[in-house]
Formats: sequence, structure tokens, C-alpha cells
Amino acid sequence: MTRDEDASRPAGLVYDAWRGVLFATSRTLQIAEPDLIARAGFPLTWLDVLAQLYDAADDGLRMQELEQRSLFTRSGLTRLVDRIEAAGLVRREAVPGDRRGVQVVLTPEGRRRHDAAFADHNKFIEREFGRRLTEAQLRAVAEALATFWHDDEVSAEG
Amino acid sequence: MTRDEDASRPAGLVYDAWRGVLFATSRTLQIAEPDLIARAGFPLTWLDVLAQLYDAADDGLRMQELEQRSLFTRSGLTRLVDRIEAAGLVRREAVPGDRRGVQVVLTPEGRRRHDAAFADHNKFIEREFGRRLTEAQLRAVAEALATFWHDDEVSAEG
DNA sequence: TAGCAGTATCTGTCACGTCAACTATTGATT
DNA sequence: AATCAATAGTTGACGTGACAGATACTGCTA
Repeated sequence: MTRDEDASRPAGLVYDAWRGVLFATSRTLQIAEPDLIARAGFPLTWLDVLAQLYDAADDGLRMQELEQRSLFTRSGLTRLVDRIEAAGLVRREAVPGDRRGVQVVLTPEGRRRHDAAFADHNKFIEREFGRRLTEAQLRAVAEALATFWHDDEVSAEG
Repeated sequence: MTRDEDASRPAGLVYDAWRGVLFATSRTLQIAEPDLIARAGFPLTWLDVLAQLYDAADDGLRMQELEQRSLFTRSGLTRLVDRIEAAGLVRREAVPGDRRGVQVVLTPEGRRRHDAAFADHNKFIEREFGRRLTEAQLRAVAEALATFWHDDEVSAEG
């Protein structure tokens, strides 16, 4: 009664897939994070934010938009952006039509640091994550898990 | 110069797979954690520990062994076990031949709570994670990512 | 058996992220 | 124009995990 599943699928299949996903994430992050910090001087959370801003238009993103695109709560983001701003990689600017809001914009320095960090991080992922899977497996994983991003509560923008 | 990869594999393939794994983990945990807390009254970190002890022999595991099997540092585990012990689900016992060490053992209450929580959590994963993938996809993911657990630094015990 | 390197675990201190409550501003209603 | 619900963002208090350093014990060597 403790370890069986609905009989519709082979017992443990879902759990094995989930376990794999969980471990792949943990193990990879566990080495990717120190690597990024050593090379770029900041953690993955910063890179997430910088990358969002990099992909956005030149006038940056509002806190709200950052929140939707990240896995943070709004207050978490406030603090995160505080730190990145203190380091000079982003700047908070007034929003033309709305005095409540804030635009977060990449500084030139921020853009430079992003580029370097992104390239390094990508190489690292290519090497440490990619090396463990064949091309067919990568394709299968990418395709199977794609449903988790362009999806649900990512909500239409604008 | 910013977003291309080694030409040996289609650009972005590794990244797409990695992104998928990352998002699958985050999104699933983001809903599984509150669910577990609501049902079992404790978070996933507790379930991890309880499950390790459940799978171990009756005399439990040493902190050291727990550390190897979990994704925590030793000091993190000390605190985690503190809390679980305070809740009465595990007990620290002396190790017969070594007065430095500690055996962490499941209490009867701990065993009961584990069983219920594990069953609930599994059902939840089956439902929320499993529902998004076909059986073939589950199989592919499980097989592709298996390399991340029976692996490397899991190190032979004893 | 005194000394000492090594091992097992715990504690002080700190950084990060969350929740709930708060401030400021907007826009609709009257 | 005055009111007020809704929206944008920040802040206070707190829980959790990490790192480095402390403490207690073991087992080898002299």
C-alpha cells in the first residue's frame, strides 16, 4: 500500500522521470552556480534577470513583467533588483505615464557583464549537462518538457 | 557572438533541453510543495529525509550517510533534522561503537506520517507532472536522465 | 598514556527569498 | 472635485540553508 501507483501506467515510470528531472537540475545547478560565481562574479539569479532585460526592448521591463518571466515573487524581485542595481548592472527608471511604476534597464556595464556571463554559462551547460546525453536524448527531453514553459500562467503579455 | 554554440550540435539543442528540465522542476515544485504542506503538514525537505530513513535499515542512518544521499550540506542537515526531531518524527540515538556519531531513526509516528505523505506526494506527481507527458515521453525522459543519479559522487558506502 | 591528526557533528553569523502589511498612484464613479 | 477599489512596488519580520570555525571523540604513534 505504500509504493504502488495507478495501474494505467507501468509502476514507477512517472516517478522515474520526475526523479531524473529533479536530480538533473540539482546536480547541474550545484556545479554551475559556483562556476558562474567564479567567472562572472554573480549568481544565476542575476543572470536570469540580466538575460530577461537583454531580450527585452531598450526601455527594459517593469518589475511586474520581470516577475511574470521569472520564478520569483515580487518582493523577492525587489530585493534581487536592489542588489543588481547596487552593483551597477541595472538602473531603475521612472515610467513615463505611470508614477507608481518602475522600468528596470540594463546599464552598459550590465550588458557587457551579461554577454560574458551568458556565454560562459552556456558553454558550461553545453559541457556538463550536454555531455551526458546523446543528441537524440537531448531532442527527446527538450521536446517532452517544452510544455513546461510556453504554457499556462506565463500569460499573454501586453 | 552572443548566442551561438559549438557547431557540433544544432544550436540551442542543449539549452532547450536544459531549459525544459529547469522549468519542469521549478513549476512542479512550485505547486507540489504547497500541496504537500497542506496535506502532510511538512515540506519536501522533510519527506526527503523521512524517505531515506524509510528505505534504510531499522537502525537508521548517520548524519554523514544522510548527507551523501541528500542534496544538503552537513550543517543544513543538522538544522533540518533538528526540526524534524522537534516534531517527533525522527529521533537521534547514540551509535554503539562511536560516541561522536549519531544515528537518525524514524519514530513510529514518523513512519506513519511518511507513508501518508509519500503516497499523497506520489499521487500528486503522477497527476501534475505525469499528465503532461505521454508514456513514450516519460520513458524517454527517465532513460535519458537516469545518468544523473546512479552516478559519480554518490560514492560507495562503507 | 600523552600527543596529535583525523573524523563526526554542531553552532555563530550571514545572505537570500517569502508572506503579510504598508505607501503611493491610478482610474472609475459620483 | 471627492471617494474608493485596484494596481505597482517596497518594507518588516521571519524561516531556511550555506560557510567557516568550534567541540567532542577516535585511533595511531611514540
